[in-house]
Amino acid sequence: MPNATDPTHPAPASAPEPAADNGVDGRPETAEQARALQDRLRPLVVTTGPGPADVRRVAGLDVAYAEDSDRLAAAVVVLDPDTLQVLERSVVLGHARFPYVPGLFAFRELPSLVEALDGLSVPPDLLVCDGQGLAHPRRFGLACHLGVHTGIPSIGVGKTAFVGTYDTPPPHRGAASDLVLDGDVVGAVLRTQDNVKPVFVSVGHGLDLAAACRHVLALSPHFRLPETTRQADTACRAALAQATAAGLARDAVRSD
DNA sequence: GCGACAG
DNA sequence: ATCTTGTCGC
Repeated sequence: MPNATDPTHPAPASAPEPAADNGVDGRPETAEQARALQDRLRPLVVTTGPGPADVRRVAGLDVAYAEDSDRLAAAVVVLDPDTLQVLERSVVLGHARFPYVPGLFAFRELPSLVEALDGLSVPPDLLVCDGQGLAHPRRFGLACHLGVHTGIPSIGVGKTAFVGTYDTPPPHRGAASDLVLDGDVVGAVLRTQDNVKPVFVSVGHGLDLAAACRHVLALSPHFRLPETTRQADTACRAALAQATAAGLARDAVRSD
C-alpha cells in the first residue's frame, strides 16, 4: 500500500491514528479513506438520459460558514421550476465535518446538506448543487455524491473552474463550450446571461450534460446563477446570521 | 520540484 | 467560504 508521499494529506482536525482501515463504511476520517470512498461510489453515477420526465420540485443547496469556527448553516430551497416561486425551505445549523481539501469538498458539507434535505416535507425531483459534479479529479464531486447518496438526479453548478481546460464560450446567453479533462468532456462552460462570466455545469447524477445545461438555463432567466442557488445562498446566510446574533445575545446575558 | 486547487 | 460600501455603468 504505497501512499506515504501524498502532499495534500490533510489529517482531519481530530485524526486518530489509523490503526485499522475503518471509516470507509461510515464517515471517512482521513483523506485516504475519503478518496477510497469516492472511488467506490463513482461507478454508481448515472451520466446519461434526459433525467426526470416532469420536474415539479427543484432544489437548490448551499452552505454558509461562520468566519471563525467551523459552524455552518446548510440550506435547501425548493422551487417550482416553471414559476421559480419558493415552495419550501429547510435550513439546519451544524459544523464542518471535514477540513477543506480540494477534491474532498463533499465530506465537509454533505452530512449537513442531507440533514436539511431530510427536513423537507416532500423530496425534490432534482438537486442543483453549489459546486462540481463530474468535473472533479476522480469524477465524483459534491453533486455526484449527493445524487448517488439520495438517489435524486443532480446537477453541479460551480462559479469557478476546478479541473479541466476549455475555450471561452461566445458571449451570448446559452452559449457553451466543453470542459475537458484527460480527453473526457466532464462538463460545460455555460453563459447564463449575455456578456456575463459563465458558470461551470457538470452532471451530478441521473441525467446527461445537455439536460443539465437545459435546466440551468431555465433556472437562470435574469441572473448569472440559477435561482435555486441564489435562494439557497440567501437562506443559509440568513440562518447563520441569526444564529450568530442569538449566540452573542446569549453570551451578553451570561456576562451580566 | 513547484504551483494549482469546487466552497 | 470569509473579510466588505459605495459606486461606476447600462
